[in-house]
Formats: sequence, C-alpha cells, structure tokens
Amino acid sequence: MSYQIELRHIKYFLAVAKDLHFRRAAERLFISQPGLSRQIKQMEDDLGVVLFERHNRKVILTKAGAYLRDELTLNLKNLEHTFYHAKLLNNGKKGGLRLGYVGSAMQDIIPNLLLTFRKEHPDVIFNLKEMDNHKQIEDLLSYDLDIGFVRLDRVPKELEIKPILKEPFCLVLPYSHSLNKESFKSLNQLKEAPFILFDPKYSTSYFEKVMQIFDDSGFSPIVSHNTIHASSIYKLVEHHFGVSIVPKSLVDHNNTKVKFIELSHIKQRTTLSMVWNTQNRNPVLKGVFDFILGVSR
Amino acid sequence: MSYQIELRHIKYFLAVAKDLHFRRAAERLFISQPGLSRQIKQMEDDLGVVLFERHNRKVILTKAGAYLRDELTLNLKNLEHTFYHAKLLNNGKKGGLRLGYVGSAMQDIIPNLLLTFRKEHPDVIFNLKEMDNHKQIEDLLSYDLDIGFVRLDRVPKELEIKPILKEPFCLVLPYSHSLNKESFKSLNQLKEAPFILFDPKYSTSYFEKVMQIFDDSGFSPIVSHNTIHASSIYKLVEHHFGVSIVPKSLVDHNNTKVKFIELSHIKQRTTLSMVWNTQNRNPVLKGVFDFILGVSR
DNA sequence: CTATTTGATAACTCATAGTTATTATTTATT
DNA sequence: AATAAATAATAACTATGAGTTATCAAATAG
Repeated sequence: MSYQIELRHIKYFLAVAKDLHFRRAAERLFISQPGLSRQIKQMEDDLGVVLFERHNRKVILTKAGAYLRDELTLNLKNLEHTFYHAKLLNNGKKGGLRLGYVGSAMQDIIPNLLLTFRKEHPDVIFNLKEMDNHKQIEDLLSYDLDIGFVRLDRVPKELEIKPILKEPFCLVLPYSHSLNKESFKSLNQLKEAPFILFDPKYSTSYFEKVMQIFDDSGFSPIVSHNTIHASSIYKLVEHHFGVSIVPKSLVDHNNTKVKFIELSHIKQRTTLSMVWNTQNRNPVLKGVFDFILGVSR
Repeated sequence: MSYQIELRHIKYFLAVAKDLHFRRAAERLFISQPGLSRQIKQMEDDLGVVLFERHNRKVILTKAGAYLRDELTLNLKNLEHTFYHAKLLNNGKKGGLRLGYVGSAMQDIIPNLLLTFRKEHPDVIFNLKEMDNHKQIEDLLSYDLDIGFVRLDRVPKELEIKPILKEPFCLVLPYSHSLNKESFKSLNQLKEAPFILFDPKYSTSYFEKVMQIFDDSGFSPIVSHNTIHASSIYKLVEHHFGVSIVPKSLVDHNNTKVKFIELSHIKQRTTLSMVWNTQNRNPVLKGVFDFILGVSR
C-alpha cells in the first residue's frame, strides 16, 4: 500500500529510461520537459531511490534504475494483458490467445487444430501470426505470444515444449524426373543432384536432422539454394534448379509440376512442437493446450 | 500505454473487492464514500468493464471483476517487491531474502548455512522466520516468502523442491532407561512403551515415514502425546511420559536428562528440503540457492 | 409505515500535474 | 577566448480532477 507512486510515474520513468534524454522523452509523452523532470524527481523522492545520474550532457541509469527499468517494463506489460483479458471476459468471451506458427505448420496441421477447437470453444478469440522459430521464442519470452508452433528440439528454460506431431520427410523432384516411387531405393541415387534446403537459420535443429539423413546415406549433398518458404522450394524444383527434402505435412497435392516421394524407410522424423511460457498467466492458456495435447495424442 | 488508470484506482478497487462494501472500504482507505464510488466508476468507464453488480443491499464482483481482483492483487504485490528490492540496490545491497524454516532445521543446519553464506555475501539482507511446513508453502505461493526449509516430500507444482539433507532418526529415552546403545537391538524392545511423536499435521509425509519405521518393526506404537517442538518432546521423555523418535539433527547434546540412540540400521531417512517458487523474481534468489545447493552437496 | 442502510448524484474546494519562462551548466563552434 | 547551442533544474502560474459535504433514491428491517 505504502506508496503514492502512480502508473503515470512508472510510464514516465520508462520513457526516460528508454532514450535517456528528458526533453526527447517529454516530447514522446506529449508533456513539457519540466513537468517530466518533476515527476521523475517525485518518484525518486517517494521511492527513496536515485534513478538516474544526470551529468555532462548525458543521463545514465543507476543500478537500481536499471533494475526498475526491467522489472517495471514487465509489470506494466502484465497489467495491459490483465486489462485486455478482463475486457474479453466482460464481453462474455473466455479470453484471447495469440498463436504463432512456422509457415510449414499452416499447410494443414494448424488449420485443422483450430477448426476443431473453435467448434468446442467459440468464446476464445484467436490471433494468428506466421513467424519464424526464433521470433516465436523471443515473443514467448517477452509475453507477446501465448503459444508457438515450432520445429525446434530445445528452447530456453523459461519455456516449456511439447511435441505434437512427428512426421517423415518427403523427397521433392521435378515432375519429369527419371526417379519415381518404384525406381527410388536410396538417397544415394541423388548423390550428384543439387539440393534446395531450408535455411539453417530457420531452425538449426531441423537443418541438422536433414543433414543426418545425408550422413546416414553416406554422402554430403550439394546445396545450391536456401529458402524459407516451401512454395519457393517447389518453384525452384519445378524449374530444375535441384531437388529437395521437406516435411510430409508440406506436401502440396495440387502442385502438378513436382512429385513427392515419402522417405518412410528413413529413421529421421521432423517434429512440430508446441511451446509456451510457463510464467504466462493468460487465463485460457491451460485449457487450450490441454485440448491441443488431447487432440494430437 | 493506453489507459489513464492509476495505481490509486487499482488499490481502491481491491479494497472494495475485498469487503464488497463501498462505505466500509472507503473508511479503510480514509476517503469519503462518494469519492470512492466515483473512482470505481471511472475505472469501469476507462476499462470498459463492469466490475461490480450493485443491487439489493449487496455488492458482488462480476466475472471480469473477480479475475481482476486476483490478477491485480498479484501485480500490486509484485510492484511492492520490486520497489523494496530497488531500495536495497540503492543502498549498495544486492537484495533481500525472506527465509522460512521448520523449527527442527534451526538446531544446527540453518545457522551454519547462513553463517557461511553471510561471510561470502554480506550485502544480502536476511529475514528469518520459523514457520510450520504448510504456512511456508502458503507464503511461498503468495510470494510472501522466498525460500522455505521444510520436511515435505511433495509440494504444489508452482513450487520447486530440492532435498538438501538426508538424515537418520534417533530414539529418545529417559537417561535412566534400561536400554542403551549396547543393549538396543530393535524397536521391538519398545513395543509396550508409549510414544511421543510430532503432530501428524506438522507434516504428513514426515509422520508417515515414522509410521513406516514401526510397520517395518512389526508393531503399531502406542502414541501418548503429539507435540510440535523438540524441546517439549524431551521434557515429556525426561518425565517418563514415554519415549520418542526424532531426526538426528535435533539431538541436543547438552541435555543430560535424556539419551539418544541413533537408528542408523533403519532404512528410513528424513529429508530437509529447500523449496521456492519458480515464478519468484527476487533478484538474489538464484545466486543464493546455487550457493546453498553447492554447500549441501 | 417509519427508520435505516446502502450506493449514486450534485456542487464545491483545493492539491497538484502540467504549463511557460527562465536559469545554471556544460560542451561545441568560431 | 568568446559565443552559441544543448541540456536539465527551478520558479511561478493555471486549470484539471480527486476528494469533500450535503443530499437523494431505493430497498429493506422492525
């Protein structure tokens, strides 16, 4: 109870902490510089803590100030989420959910999952966003995302990860390619072909898994192109820039320019996993991933 | 950024949510009832959320209101902790730590641990409190405690638990008792003796472990008294109310009125564990239990 | 049917957030 | 060295709105 510090002080403090410049911070806040200075001063007095060292044309955060910058940023974000959810609850909704997913999950996994879910829980608002693996991790850590769907094996310890789908790989060949389901026996037959693969930075663990396939086949592929979209892979394959390997769920049945051969005899599987922040207090989160884990089991 | 809701609103809201009575809440806040009513109204308008249903002489929380009560309570507590730690940082301290422990850990474990720690980290402020197992769990969950030392095997999933000391049990007998280290072979020899034991509500898992000892010895003890303090056990034993079993660390070497026989041949061990809340953001917490786990290993 | 308990409304006041004008100090620029 | 520019703090003013008192409306209890 103790303090008469208000959210205003906290917001002002964070603004100054951000660009370490009173006048510019004041501008961004649409108030005058002296007004801002006084509020900061007041916060320092109330708290009994010096927040900034003001000297020689530069302002820097004290140790306590830096600590407060980090903690209060989080706290404020938390508040906003709380208010957002309260609003949804007020409107008879159960809550909102921000979902991220790698493009390769949108082909058919995510849509099916969500359709089923929405039928049972029409009162949860979804916000869907395609993002790469690392952006998802980042946003999960900063509480800007509730659930991510990634192709990663490991995530930072603040996050929890649960595999929801293991799938085999498929070979992608130009439609006119000499190999077909019957004549294809081993990857060795493609020893000389250039390969078009997902960019390693898309997911190192995914990339390493693909490389293991080549290792097991006893050769290193000639990698001619890296991309991050399945559709560009197919375009390149179609125009004979090379051949490729993709997760089975990315198979595009409508594409008549390329053909797919499932590598079911190969032991490697790629895993689509669900990730979330264990500290996330989103009220619908628990129910939702209970559901998803139930469906995917 | 959006809202012009202030901490004042939140504090007022929580006050009303607490006793569901505007006039009484206003009194507790030392403001007038109309003032409070207006602030709550304003919060509802700003938020676009109805917080209370006011009718027939009673005020009740809406769904959204109840959600906000829970979340905002936490959030406010969080803020207070943050300010508290900032103050410590400002004074050149690294932080503060609130420790709880069951009495039976104070005999020699906790003091030694803390003395060693204080030598290396004089800049951490301690706050020590003897509490029973369940009170510690409760306070850890509500963020009123940073680390607990308990004799429990399991804790709620929000908490993490790490055993730091396993120790055998000791028999406690009056000094003049006919049994001694040499003549004692088995608990069976005390089949007819009344036992003075720790109250089961002190810790069911501790109690069950003691009961297992009797099970393994093939008899059920006659339990004559329950207490929660080792010293009262010793007093009762001294005056021939019965005999007892206690963890080895509770042995009081200065007590000449009773004698202790270590039950090292018995497989049961009692475990003193450290517990903390994984969500606790106390900045010194991590360093501290790294230290404690290091020492106790 | 009166008395009492409740929260909302209305009108007032005073504390203070935010304003403009200015100063002190340090650092570029000539 | 002298001047100009940049910065945050200080001082004095103003106007918004938090908190006040007085009152009302509704709903119960005796």
